[in-house]
Amino acid sequence: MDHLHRCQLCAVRKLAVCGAMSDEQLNRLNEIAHYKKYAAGQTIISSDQPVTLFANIVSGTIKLTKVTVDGREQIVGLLFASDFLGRTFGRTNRYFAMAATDVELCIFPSDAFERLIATFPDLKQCLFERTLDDLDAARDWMLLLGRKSAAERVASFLLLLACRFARSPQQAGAQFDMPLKRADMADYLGLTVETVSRQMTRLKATGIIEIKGTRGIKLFSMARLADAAGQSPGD
Amino acid sequence: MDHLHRCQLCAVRKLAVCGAMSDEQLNRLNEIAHYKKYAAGQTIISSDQPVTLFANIVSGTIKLTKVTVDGREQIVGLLFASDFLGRTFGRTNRYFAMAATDVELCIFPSDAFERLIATFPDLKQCLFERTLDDLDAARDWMLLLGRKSAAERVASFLLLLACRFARSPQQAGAQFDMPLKRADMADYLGLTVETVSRQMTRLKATGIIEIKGTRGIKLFSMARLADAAGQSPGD
DNA sequence: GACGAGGTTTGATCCAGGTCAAGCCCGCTG
DNA sequence: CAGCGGGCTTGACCTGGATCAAACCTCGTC
Repeated sequence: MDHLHRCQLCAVRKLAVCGAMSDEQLNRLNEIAHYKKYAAGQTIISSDQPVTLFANIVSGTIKLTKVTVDGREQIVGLLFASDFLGRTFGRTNRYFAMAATDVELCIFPSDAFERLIATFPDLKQCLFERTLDDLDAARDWMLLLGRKSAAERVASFLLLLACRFARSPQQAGAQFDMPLKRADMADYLGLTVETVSRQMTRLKATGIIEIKGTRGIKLFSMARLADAAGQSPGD
Repeated sequence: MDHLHRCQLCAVRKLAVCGAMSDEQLNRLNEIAHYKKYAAGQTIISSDQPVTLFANIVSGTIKLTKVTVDGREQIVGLLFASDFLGRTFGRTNRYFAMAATDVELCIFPSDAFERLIATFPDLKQCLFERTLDDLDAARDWMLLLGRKSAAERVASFLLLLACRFARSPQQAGAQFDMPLKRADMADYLGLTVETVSRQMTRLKATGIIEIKGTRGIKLFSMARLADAAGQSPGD
């Protein structure tokens, strides 16, 4: 079995976990799925277009963005490996989905997928729970965008990534690769590239993080980072 | 039948629409419901507390807020008459719910309500759709908080209220009562009271709105307001 | 009808972060 | 290995909105 096919099966299995499906159903699911790659920067879903896909992210990072009429951009969500992408119930998209890095997707055609949801209540429940998580995340971010300083925003973002990526998030010395370039960080944090860059060097200067190349991040102290982020360590 | 009881029945009916219930079930629903008033400023739900209520808003405005450790506040959602309040699936609350004006609620105890959801898939679907709407609204607001100027934020907010409250939202001359005081507007828009006040007088000066007392708002031109909000009139 | 207390407006000043403009770094290609 | 382009950093300057400080307005209450 080639790599491509294995990845697809893996994504299908992951999805199937929610729905408690039989082997036969799992096979049927695998039949309708297909595997696709996107290069960094490519648009996967356009705003105001009817939704035609539902996908499981195999690898890479996807940014969900909104833009004003005059072109100012805001990232309203990030999706990483193992996250789902798509809008259920035939709604048109309210944002763009773009590959922030190279991305591999396992795609389920939307009509077949909607039928699947109708058949498996557990799957629907799973999606509901995910939506509630997304809502909580969006509201957390509203506090950040509305009330936090540039320094706190950058620290909060690093903390978010650390919790998501680092193998031992509680430990000092956690490290990971920054999945976004500076411009995307700025669009996520409601800042400019220059401010993001300055805050990163400031964090480096104060000895809270180390930066290797431009993407490698090493955290010296989780507690101090949480402190800089202006939130209790538990959040 | 007294006013109080009539309001409760009305709220129960509204809820029942989603679930396509029988009369007998509707009665049972009515039995578990009770009616309660909150004065402006009162806390209805505290952050990090287990959720103990699910309610239909009969009248008034509720603000959902988050606060930083040092007390900066951000409103992450507003609820008006006929909206639902509550968190399903036994999650603890991530924010405060406070009465922004005097509020009347029709409350369903959470355990009974969760059982009800389990029984009526339509009701669950209805809540799911509402959550998706909330998520869209939150993401719209992220664009506002991250990328819009003070003038655009205030205009956007007025536009939002106009669409929700004015009897003929498309027409010029639409008018409504501002449900929030300036401090709450500031907390919703990620600004300070002073800036909100200045932008309101600016909108008045440019002849886009008229302000009667401090709460009465009259819109002279929906199109110019949408323009000031930095968005296409359709949004 | 004087008196507070909360809410709102207005003015003067300040500063965090935006803007503009180089320069740097690094991988890619000819 | 020179030249190029995209991304990142750094510096100098500017400005929109925050901050600080009055005044003002509108009520309910004595």
